[in-house]
Amino acid sequence: MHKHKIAIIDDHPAVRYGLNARISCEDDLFVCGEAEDVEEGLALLERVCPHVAIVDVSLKSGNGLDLIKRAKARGDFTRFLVWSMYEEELYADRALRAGAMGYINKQVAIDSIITAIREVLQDHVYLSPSLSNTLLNRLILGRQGTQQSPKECLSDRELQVFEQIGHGKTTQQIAELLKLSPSTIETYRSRIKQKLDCKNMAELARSATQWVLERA
Amino acid sequence: MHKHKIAIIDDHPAVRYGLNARISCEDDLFVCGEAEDVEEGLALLERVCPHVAIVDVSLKSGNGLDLIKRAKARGDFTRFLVWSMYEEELYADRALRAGAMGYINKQVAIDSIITAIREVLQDHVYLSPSLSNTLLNRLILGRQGTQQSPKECLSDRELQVFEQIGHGKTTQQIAELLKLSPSTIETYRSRIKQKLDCKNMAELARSATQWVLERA
DNA sequence: ATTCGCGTAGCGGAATTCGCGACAATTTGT
DNA sequence: ACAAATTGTCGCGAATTCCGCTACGCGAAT
Repeated sequence: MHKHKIAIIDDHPAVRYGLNARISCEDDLFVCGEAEDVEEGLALLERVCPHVAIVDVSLKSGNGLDLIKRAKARGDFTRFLVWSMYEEELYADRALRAGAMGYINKQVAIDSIITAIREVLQDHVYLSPSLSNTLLNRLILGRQGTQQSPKECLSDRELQVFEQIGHGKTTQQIAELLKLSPSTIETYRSRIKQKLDCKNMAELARSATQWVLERA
Repeated sequence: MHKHKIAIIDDHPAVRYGLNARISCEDDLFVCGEAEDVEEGLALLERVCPHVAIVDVSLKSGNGLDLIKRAKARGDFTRFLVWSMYEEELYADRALRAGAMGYINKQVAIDSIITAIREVLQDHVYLSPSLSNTLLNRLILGRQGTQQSPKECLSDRELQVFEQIGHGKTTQQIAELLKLSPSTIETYRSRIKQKLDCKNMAELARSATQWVLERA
């Protein structure tokens, strides 16, 4: 009897327990191992070569996306399904770029993960419907969509402003700093918002802060 | 046959599934209901009067500590066990002050929660050994000397608002989420700004975003 | 030569922020 | 036990910012 091997990499024992229990209910799926950390996870993957690995973004020490990149880099053929509590908008595209074949939010019903596993086993990408719409829209609307790191699609001035926003500067402060009219800064802000698909300043500020922090 | 009734209030189906499965292994324990939100949780508690409720700090909309305060305020006799992924130092004492009888971190082995439930059922307070040391030390030392994280000086409400700001939420959105007037949120914001020494919203937003991202 | 992206700037109405005050309920300090 | 500080809640008015629009010149690409 041939069962598909599934690995679980998550830093919360209760989550592993739950996933394991749920997956084990399926006739054709089999949990072949668990890990709670990057190193441990990489060792596990090497040892058991699962068909699918469910990976949490935040691990005990380190990051699930890192794990995926490293596994891919050394030639693992396991399919990765990323799973986290964070808003999809934040991590889904990063996950895909890291080499994952799907992204699920922890707030979804547990049966969804079974569906997702089955999809991924057939080499289909799995995303929530609303999310795949968003991502597809980005692709269609912003030709450079896949490479949507702010650096790529913002003009020089826009990037400067973006960075200052990330440092917590006010429109006025930025205007003084760059010796421009506040109106001009406003224009940049709205263009940036448009390009990065932010609904309001709060979102833009968040995105900018995050970018500044991650780049450090 | 008399089993102790346990309720699970957590916004992640996989966690509920895991806890439920694990708890159901015990002869004397019985999961009498689940909820994923504050209102739903309060309704559940009223309906089934569990002996112990396991409550996550972050629920779908709202906060587990709020739920506990409201349940206590209306006279529920359920014992509460707070359970979250966050640093114990920040939430454990808030949980106890809110009326919980114990605090567990999600990273602990799943069997610990069984132990904790049994302790709480006997009306004992349950905390991790290292944590109870920390708290006792604070009591003895007078606790004002070491201001480790600036966030420890925020009140419960202020912290909730701070967190939402960090998620990029608008004042309005937060008001809706917490079911309060926008004015009230404004007040919290200015108090937080004062406590954390931020000059304007831009700085506050930055600090909040940073905190939310870093504590993952 | 026309369309495009970019840098620059303004306007007016809507929304938010800021700095106040207020008050009741707790908590803390002494 | 009583005073003082903190916390949770809300509102007001003035200042500021946001948002969607328009505008114009410039270079580059089509």
